[in-house]
Amino acid sequence: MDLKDGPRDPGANPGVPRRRLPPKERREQIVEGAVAFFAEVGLDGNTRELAQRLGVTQSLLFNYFDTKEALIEAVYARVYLDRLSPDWPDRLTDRTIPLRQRLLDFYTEYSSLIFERHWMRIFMFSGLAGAALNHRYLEHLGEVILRPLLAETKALSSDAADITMEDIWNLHGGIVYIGIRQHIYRMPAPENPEEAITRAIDKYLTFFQIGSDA
Amino acid sequence: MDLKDGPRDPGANPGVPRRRLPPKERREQIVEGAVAFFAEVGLDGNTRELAQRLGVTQSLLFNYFDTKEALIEAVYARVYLDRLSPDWPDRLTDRTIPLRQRLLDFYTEYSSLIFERHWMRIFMFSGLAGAALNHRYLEHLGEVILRPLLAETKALSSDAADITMEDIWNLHGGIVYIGIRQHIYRMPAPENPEEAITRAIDKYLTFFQIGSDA
DNA sequence: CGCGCTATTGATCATCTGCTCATTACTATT
DNA sequence: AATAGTAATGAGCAGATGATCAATAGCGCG
Repeated sequence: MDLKDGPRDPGANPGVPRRRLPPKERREQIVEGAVAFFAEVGLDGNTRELAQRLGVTQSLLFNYFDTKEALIEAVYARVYLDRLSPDWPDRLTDRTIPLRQRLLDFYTEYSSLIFERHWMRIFMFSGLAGAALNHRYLEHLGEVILRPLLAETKALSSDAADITMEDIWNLHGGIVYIGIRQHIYRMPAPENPEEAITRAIDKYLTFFQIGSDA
Repeated sequence: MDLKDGPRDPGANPGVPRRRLPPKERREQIVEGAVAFFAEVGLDGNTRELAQRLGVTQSLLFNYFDTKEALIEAVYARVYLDRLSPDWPDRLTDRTIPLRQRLLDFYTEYSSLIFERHWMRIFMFSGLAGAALNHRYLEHLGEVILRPLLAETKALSSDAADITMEDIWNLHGGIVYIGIRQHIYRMPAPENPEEAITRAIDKYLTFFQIGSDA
């Protein structure tokens, strides 16, 4: 059982010939792989294992990113990017459409974007690590989505004064928790969350006495 | 600026005399410190830094725990323990008390137990790591708290057939999300969550047409 | 007070990990 | 086909990290 076969940093498969990619493409491939890898094992995952999964030497990673931290920043950028479509604020405040429908549209689309293992887990890891991007995302979400939602609800509710941001966060949290159960805790959760989302929204609207045609 | 002062594993403060504790007490102290430490920096936090915070040498940790993993298991045990009081199932199904009151009692008490930074973060870290205890806890919670809650709600609701476990998880998730915002994401959240919890419960009961006296 | 038990230490090991850099070899161009 | 430019490799360094163990010293007991 003599496994001492020379240097212990074998990089890619020794048999496979070296593949040469345009830098942009390679960089892309590394980030993509890093997202999957770090989402699985956490941001403390080591670069050797990542490189091995990519079928590439560990040192190559450092040709594309100065430090591991820079790589993780790229992972953040990739994962957080375009998760909040800029047209939602407008659509959420479009009063020609019933609020119920707007909420359904938003959370159906939003959940399909974020109920995804890589996103959910990177988001949670980065949140625990106190990443600045995480705060910024949540603040942005609060200001650009949830606060307008509060205004829309107030505009339609009979006891508008009572409603607060906490009520909106409760709606939001109840829905997001589906994804947390599924992807963070890896517990069973509805394959298709649309029904649960509809329930959550109707529960919300009912409490504030807003009819489904409002 | 020659900081090379001999060996680089200084352990506790060199000036402070060695303190000798009964093993039980020392073990307790280590676990306590480990909970705080790992909750802050994650389960990949290193043993040297932990030892330093405890004012103790790193090697001492390994007199009390064979491996770092064993220490983390002890942290889990400590943190998960007694978080679900065994009398709640009974209290939640005590129909001499209005359901609303039972829910208020439960979530007020439960939130005061879990909306605590150490618990929240260790729970999330262990969940992401796929710890068995985490699954067991959630399954236990589902069976012993949430499922009975479903039955209680069904017993009082006019359209009982419609209600599912997802509705209960939504109630639960909406509440727990307060703690996640506060302790995982470190975002502002209500100092005292009682009002938000009351809101969430009333929203829930209203939707299923259960009066506050039921 | 002095002694023995053992809690605690300090030094050290083997391995892991981020990172560097000189060398190699793939590919586009002529 | 020869060549130049550079993507990719492989070897290796410095420091970090989990774990070990013989030596040390605090504390209870006689």
